Amino acid sequence: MGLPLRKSKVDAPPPICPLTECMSLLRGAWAPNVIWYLSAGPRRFGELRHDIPRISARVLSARLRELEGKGLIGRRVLATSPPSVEYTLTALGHELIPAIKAIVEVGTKLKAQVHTKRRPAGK
Amino acid sequence: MGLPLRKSKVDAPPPICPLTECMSLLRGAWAPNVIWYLSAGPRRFGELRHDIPRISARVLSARLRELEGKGLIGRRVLATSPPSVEYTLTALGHELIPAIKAIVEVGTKLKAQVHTKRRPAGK
DNA sequence: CAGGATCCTAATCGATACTG
DNA sequence: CAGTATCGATTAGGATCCTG
Repeated sequence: MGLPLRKSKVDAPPPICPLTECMSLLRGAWAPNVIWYLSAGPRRFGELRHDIPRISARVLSARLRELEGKGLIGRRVLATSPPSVEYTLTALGHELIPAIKAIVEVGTKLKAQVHTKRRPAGK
Repeated sequence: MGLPLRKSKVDAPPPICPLTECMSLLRGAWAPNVIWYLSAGPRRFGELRHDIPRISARVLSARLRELEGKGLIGRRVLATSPPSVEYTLTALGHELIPAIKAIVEVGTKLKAQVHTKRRPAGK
């Protein structure tokens, strides 16, 4: 019958459901990019599209609406000749920047290691 | 003809491609959970399955292999009667914990706000 | 117990075309 | 310019069955 299951020693704070739920803040491949490019100040739809070349208007629009709904970014319509819309990062949205930076840092180290060591393994 | 596109003011460090690439470290909804539950020490396949009830064996197996390939976790086969396998977080894997914590923190604040303020907006 | 094989659903994304 | 609508391709994920 094998080994008995040991109780998890991870302290309760994020008991799994919250974790998954919170991670969905950055759902999709592009949400982190949107947040990143808004970190330096307001940015218009077309500008973001230009910042993130691979993103389609459809997905960018979806992410922006999603992040706005979650309170991570703000939306402001400008009264210009051709109507333009400006997006800004909220205070809460700014708090995600350190997290993104942390992940990027690990990813960078990881790539450096793969090139240095003899254990590629990575895909 | 509208407004000219302003140059992005975000400092170059993670110029987008690296960002997306690094974010894929936590690809999938379950990778963060796997890393989280390994943060307290070695854990066997079945234990992880028990830790993360909603995950299927197929996906857990896929994530474990993926994370192992990236060098974030280690795999060790134990010579027990019914063969068992133990997974551990590597040093690099441990470095992702702060990032996950940061995201969870924002998510928690977000939920608190939704309950407090009058701006649900969220889905 | 660990995990591969198959089948199938759901979410995400890109390209294109079209609207206010 | 700032989107929305539709379609098809890709992919994560779940369920079930099966093997070492």
